Amino acid sequence: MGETSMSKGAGRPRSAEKDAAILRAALELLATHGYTRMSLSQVAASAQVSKSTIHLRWKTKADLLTAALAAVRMADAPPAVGDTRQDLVAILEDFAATVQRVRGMALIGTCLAEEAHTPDLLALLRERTVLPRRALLREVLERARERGEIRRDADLEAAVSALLGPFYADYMAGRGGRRTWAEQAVDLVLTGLRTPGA
Amino acid sequence: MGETSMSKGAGRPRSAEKDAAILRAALELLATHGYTRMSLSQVAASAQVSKSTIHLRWKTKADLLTAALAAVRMADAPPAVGDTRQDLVAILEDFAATVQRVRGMALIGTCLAEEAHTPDLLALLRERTVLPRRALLREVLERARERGEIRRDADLEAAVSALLGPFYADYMAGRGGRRTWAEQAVDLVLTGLRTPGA
Amino acid sequence: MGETSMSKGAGRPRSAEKDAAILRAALELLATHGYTRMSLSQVAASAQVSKSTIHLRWKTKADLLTAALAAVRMADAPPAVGDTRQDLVAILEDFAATVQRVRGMALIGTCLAEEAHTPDLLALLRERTVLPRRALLREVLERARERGEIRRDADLEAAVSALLGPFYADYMAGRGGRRTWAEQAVDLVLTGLRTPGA
Amino acid sequence: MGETSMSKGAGRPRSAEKDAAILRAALELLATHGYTRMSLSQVAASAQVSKSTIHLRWKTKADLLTAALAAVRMADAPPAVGDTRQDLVAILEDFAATVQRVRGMALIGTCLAEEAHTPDLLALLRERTVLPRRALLREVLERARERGEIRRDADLEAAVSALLGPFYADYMAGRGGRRTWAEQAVDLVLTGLRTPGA
DNA sequence: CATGAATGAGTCTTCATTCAT
DNA sequence: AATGAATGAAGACTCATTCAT
Repeated sequence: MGETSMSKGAGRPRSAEKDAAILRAALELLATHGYTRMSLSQVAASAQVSKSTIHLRWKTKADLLTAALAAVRMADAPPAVGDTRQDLVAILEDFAATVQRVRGMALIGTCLAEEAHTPDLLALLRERTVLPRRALLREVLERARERGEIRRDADLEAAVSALLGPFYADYMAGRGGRRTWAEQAVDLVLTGLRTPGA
Repeated sequence: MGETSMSKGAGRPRSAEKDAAILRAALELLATHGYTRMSLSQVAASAQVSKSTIHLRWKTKADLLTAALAAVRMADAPPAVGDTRQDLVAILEDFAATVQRVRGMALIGTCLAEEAHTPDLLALLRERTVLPRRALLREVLERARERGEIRRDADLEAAVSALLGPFYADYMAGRGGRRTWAEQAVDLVLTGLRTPGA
Repeated sequence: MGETSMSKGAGRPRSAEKDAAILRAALELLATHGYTRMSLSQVAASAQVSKSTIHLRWKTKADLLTAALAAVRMADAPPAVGDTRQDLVAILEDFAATVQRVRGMALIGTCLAEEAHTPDLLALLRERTVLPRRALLREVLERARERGEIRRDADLEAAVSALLGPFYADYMAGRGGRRTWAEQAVDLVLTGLRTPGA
Repeated sequence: MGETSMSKGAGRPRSAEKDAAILRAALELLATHGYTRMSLSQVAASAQVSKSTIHLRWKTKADLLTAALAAVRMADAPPAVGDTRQDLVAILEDFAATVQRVRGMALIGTCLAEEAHTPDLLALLRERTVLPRRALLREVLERARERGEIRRDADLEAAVSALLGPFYADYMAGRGGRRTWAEQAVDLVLTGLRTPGA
């Protein structure tokens, strides 16, 4: 963190382009090949850099991949329009699209598989991608609760898991990619948490 | 299948204990270390067997691990008592307990991470563990529908994903292992799918 | 040697067919793959026999291959017609044809390559194939000398080498398989050794 | 060729001593043990180098051995004195001495044995050692023909094979290393090809 | 006798990491 | 800073051979 910035020392400063290229290549390979199957040579080749240049910046493979995951940012959230159902669906569909675009399930798998060996990976994945997305969903739900569309005593974190969960469950069942999953999930949650007698 | 019915059986018979020990060790290591990080030497050592003995039975590492996963069977389902809510919760809690006992999330992670390279792993995991569990849930839901506790037009597969999903979502959010997740999921689904006006 | 004959002991006698099949397969593989590259499994498979059956008869791989080479017999020599030139050419062309048929150069190569490690191979090849052929050529030359077609003091062994040699030299030069090599060799030798003033 | 002219030469330069040591060790082992029986570990140990250092330079075992053979150069030819008989004998005896010095027959055997599997070996052996030697002999024969010592229509390539051939034939017969073989071969060829009536 | 199981030694190759330029 | 060389540890797989049935 901050390793690449403002080295006051003399000599040639480290190339920021190379930093970025390496991280990008590392993340790409992490998703496509997995932690153990990817090699630093591949990263180096893909980033047009020598292996030593990588080690100059990150001491070990784990360090590099941790940094690569840390550099992941959730893309900009879809703009809210104010309608609870519509906003929730938009977030969920953006989530599914992102996962598909970056081979997210393979990346998630890698982090899960490495949890015992490199727990930082899963921790970072959570912090950078899972939790921000959950926060978005939670905000929409909070607004809905304020408006009385949802029961006062509803457990919103559980609701968020109920919104996202079907995506994972579908994938595990081999029925990922269904069109209507997001709408169904939102409907179920909104119906289930509806203020009684409303 | 048919392995025991081979014509006459000349020569020394293959040790069934070794078969089992190898598969057990392989599965254990697959869950704890992941596909690429585990080695056949480790399996051999753990099963008290020579490496060649493994190769005699399975030609490649992928073959062995595929067989190990294929040997996985879902443990006996919890007996149904007839009450929809109670039965669903029992199945989900048994699911969570099993996952925890066998380091299931790491195993799932490995299968997801290897999907591009060894798709059989994920396929087998599905067939042997995911789908049977889903079938159990679905049966309970069908009975509930027949009794009118659930809407006639409810999409039961989606409902199953809604039941299981929160488990995955919670895990990804770092909030796995919550006591009440199963009850909350069941309540949400049963409420959301309740026959209107009932 | 003699291992397969007259075991006076009780029990089932060793199958002579298997003996033959094993030796045939071994020789074939020796020529096509070479000593080190061939495996006893291949021999076993090709002879439709178990590996142990091979080891029951020959203690080691070297023993087996030695036996296989020992079983090689030079095919029947072409019948002599009495004309020196014609008879020599016939023998040489039969030689070339045989070498080609049994991948002889590869076999020779294997024996040469293994000379340091298994000298018996080259010794047997000599005894069973090289020397008998040379004896044929020598007989013809002796008759020619008796008839005065060749100098009294000619070194017939050297002459035999002069007859066979061009075959090897051509092969090494990549010009093996020339039609006229035998005739040219015979002409050269007969001319070179002609009784002076005849 | 061109290896030394690489653009700028960043990084640590590759050790030329190691290059040479590896190639020397490889060739030595190729001749003494044969292609399949030799191992890269042996080469590494003999060259005082790590196995990886070998793989850094040559991708595979075949590549290395091909390179080792390609590096073979025929030693300097014996200087010609102008006398046909003397020059031919000198070349042939130098040939025999070289073969003996470098365990040439074992090397030839290896190349022959591997022809089906690694044809490059035999091809290189031809190009680097066999053909250059033949060219030397041919030149002497051509000069002799110009001087009228040999028939105008003589097939010189066949003559070359007649000169070299007895060496191989003798070796195969177990009578290699005879002192007089070269002289006998030369005499036979010169007599056989003598211009008639000269 | 004949078979198949079991094994230990050994093969080539890959990789993360450290050094020298 | 950046590169390429060099390395030690490890991995999957093969094979000749010995055991048990």
